[in-house]
Formats: sequence, C-alpha cells, structure tokens
Amino acid sequence: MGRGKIEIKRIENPTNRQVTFSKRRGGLLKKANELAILCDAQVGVVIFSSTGKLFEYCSPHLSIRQLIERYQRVTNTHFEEINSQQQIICEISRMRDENDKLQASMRQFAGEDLASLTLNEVNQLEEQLEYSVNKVRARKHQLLHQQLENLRRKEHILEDEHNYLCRVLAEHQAAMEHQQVVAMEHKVGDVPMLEHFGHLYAEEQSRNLLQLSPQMHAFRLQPTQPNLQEATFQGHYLQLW
Amino acid sequence: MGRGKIEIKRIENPTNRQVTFSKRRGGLLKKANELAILCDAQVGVVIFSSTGKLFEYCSPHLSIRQLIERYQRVTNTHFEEINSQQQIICEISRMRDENDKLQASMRQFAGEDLASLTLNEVNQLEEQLEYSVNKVRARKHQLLHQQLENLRRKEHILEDEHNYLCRVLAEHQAAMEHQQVVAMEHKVGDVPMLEHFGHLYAEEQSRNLLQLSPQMHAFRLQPTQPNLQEATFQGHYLQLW
DNA sequence: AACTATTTATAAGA
DNA sequence: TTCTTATAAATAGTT
Repeated sequence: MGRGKIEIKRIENPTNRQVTFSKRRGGLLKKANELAILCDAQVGVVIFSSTGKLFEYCSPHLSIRQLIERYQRVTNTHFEEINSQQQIICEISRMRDENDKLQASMRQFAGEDLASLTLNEVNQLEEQLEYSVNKVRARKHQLLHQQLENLRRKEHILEDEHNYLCRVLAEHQAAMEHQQVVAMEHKVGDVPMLEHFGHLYAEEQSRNLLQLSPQMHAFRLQPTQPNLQEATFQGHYLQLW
Repeated sequence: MGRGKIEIKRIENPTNRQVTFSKRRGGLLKKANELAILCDAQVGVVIFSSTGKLFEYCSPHLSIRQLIERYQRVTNTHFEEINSQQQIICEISRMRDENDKLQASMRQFAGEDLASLTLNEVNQLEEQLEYSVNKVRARKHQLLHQQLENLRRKEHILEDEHNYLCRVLAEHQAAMEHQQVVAMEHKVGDVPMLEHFGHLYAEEQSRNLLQLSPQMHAFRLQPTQPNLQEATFQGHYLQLW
C-alpha cells in the first residue's frame, strides 16, 4: 500500500525505518482502537521502538495493568510469583504458630492457663519454676554481695582519706605551733593566727585533692554483671550511688 | 475500506460483529508483525474477544512475559507489588523480633541469661516466679484433691457393691439351707448340693451385673480440668486408672 | 469462506 | 516531521 510494494523484512535505512515506524505505529494503534470499539473487545498493544521508547494502546475503560493481570490470570504466567508468595505466607503462619506457642508457655510460666495441663505437666512446671526461682535467688545474692563488696571498698577508701587528712592536719598544727614559738621568740609582726592557718589548710586541701583524685578515679567498682556473655554488652555498670 | 464506509462504533449485529472481529483481528496481528520486523521494534498485542477468548501477538525472539516485565520496569507498574512485598518482609522481621524477645523472656523465666538483668529486674523476676509457683501449687493441690475425691467415690461404689454381694450371698445361703431342710423333710432325690448352689450363684451374678453395670456407667468421674475455658476442648478426662 | 467494490494505509517523494 | 499522492492492503457487504 504505497507507491511500491515492499518486502516484509528489516528496513536497513535508519531514517526510512524511523519514518515507517512512526507511520505504521500510528496505523497499528488506530486499528487496535477500531477493533476494540467495533467488536467490543479488550485490546492492549505495547510497542518498544528500537531506541527503547515506549508506545502503548489500551481499549477504553481499561488499563494496561488490568489487562496484564487478566492475561496472567488466563495464562497462569504469575505462577512463580504466587509460589514465592505462598512460601512467604507459609513462613509467616509458621512464625505465628511458634509465637502462639511461646506465648502459651509464657502464660503458664506466669501461672496462668493452668487448667489445660495434666497433673504431670503441672508437676514438671512446678519443678521448673522452683529451679528458676533458685537460680534467680542465687543471682540476686550474687548481686547483693557485689554491692556489699563495693560499699566496703568505698568505706575503706574514705577511711584512708580520713586518716590522711587527720595526719596532714596534725602536721599543720605542729608546724603552726612551732612557727608561733619562733614568732614569739623572734618577735616578728602580728600575723593573725587563724588567717595563717586557713591559708595553709587550703593549700593542703588542694594538694590532697590532687593526690587523692587520681587514686579515686583509677578505682573501678567491680562490675555488677560479671557473667555477661553477650558481645553487644555496652559496659555500663549498675548504678549504686 | 470496503463496499461502504462504516462508523467506528460498536457493531450491534452479533454475527456481523463476530465476522468483523475475526477479519480485523487478523489484520491487526499481521500489521503488528510487520511493524516489529520492518522497524526492528518489540511489539506485543493482547486481545480478549467479547466472549473472553484470548489472542496475542509478540515480536520474534521475545515472549509476552518478557515484554510485560520490560513494560513494568519502564512504567514502574510493579511498584505496588514491591511495596506489598516489603510490607510482608517488614511483618516477618517484626515477628522475628517478637519471637526473639519472647524467647529471651522464656530463658529468664527458666533461670537462664540472668546476667543481663539489673538487681531490680532480678527482684521482679523472683516475685513473678514466686507468684507463678504459688499458682501452680494451688492448681496441683486442686488436681490432687479431685483425684482423691474420685477415689473416695469409687471406694464408696465398690463398698456398696460389696455389701450388696454379701447380702445376696447370705440370702442364697439361707434359701439353700431352707431347701436342704425341705429336701430332707420330703425325702426328694439327691440333688448335688454344690452344683445347685453354683447354678443359683451364677444366676445372681448376672442379675447383679445387669443391675450394677448401668449404675457404674452412669457414674462419671469429676473432670480433672474443670476450669478449662477453651472452646476446642475435646472432653477427654484425665486417666487415673 | 470467497469475492470485490471501496475505503484505508502507507511508500516514496517533496 | 509533515504533506502529497500513487498505489498496495484491508475489509464491508455480498454471494
């Protein structure tokens, strides 16, 4: 249908091919539409040009998507998708089951829903709970013991510090008395005694802090979770004070 | 293109429509093929007739399925599918989390993995376990009490039966003695005493069974799971004997 | 289904 | 791309 007949094979001239594509594409879509309307059919046409451009037609009151779904329904093309989806659904229901069972066990461990258990099962549960309680108590005592230890250490450190302060204070008083004696002997000007002492005391206080503080900071309380095995452990200790 | 021009609108005459559908369908698919070959394009055509029959065309070296996939890739039509799949994946990982938490709780209820708990948590766990143990013990005692009750009832029934048997036996002995006396008095032929008694005794035994058996079967032990709320309960009682 | 008069599509050229 | 036009192809109505 044209000035000359052409053979149906790939048009080698790209320009020519592009022109023909444009014309015939329009013709195809037009005919698709006519078919759909004249004959009340559902028609879908999808065309990708050799350059990758997409053209499409779909009969009225319909979308390509709907048409694809209908096509897949008829040809069973989405069997695979359905299959993998069903696997997923299986997995979900399996997990739901597991969850339910766990929750049932949990409730029984919490002393609920016992009516469905036989005497034997109740006995086993009792034994398990007694075992658990003992373990928990052991752990509790361990924690309490550690806290006690920590308190003792702290007490000890405070005691040391106290003794040190007492000793320093005693030395100062001795030094001050000696100075007073010297002052009296050499009759130096009146330095107010309390002021002088306060000065020295403050000085000692800071020396004391400088010496004791590193000691204090170097000290680490025993961790309250010594048995923790988890790799994700963040290293925060139980707060006691 | 025909003997007369036609308006592009639904053909009302069904025969006519069917004929036109057949002709134009062939034309459309032919043109689709020509377009695909001449212009090196990927063309797909899907046609559902008004009666639901499927016709399709697809350019060479390609399948409708591949074309659909390319179409969906280009138009992002399967965004929704991806979306819903991701929702499913979310749901799965959520359930996995829940599962893990439940299992962690279970382990702690079983007295394991206590090292990650604070003193407060350990205390709470202990309280919970004590509560559970008490509940479980209460249930155990209830079950034991019921079994005891059942045993008592059974004992009572057996006792009744025993008394009844004794009474029947005594009556027989009395009757037999009376018969012996009568036999002696009237000098009847020698009926072997033991055989006679055995006969009567067997007769009484069957009467006894006939009377007692219904009573036994009518009796139902108290169910050992009286608090069972579940609708799916199958009604089987705990086996005691 | 075939036929065929006519319409429609389009190849080549502008 | 678009328009033109000669001609091939498609097809409506008929047989």
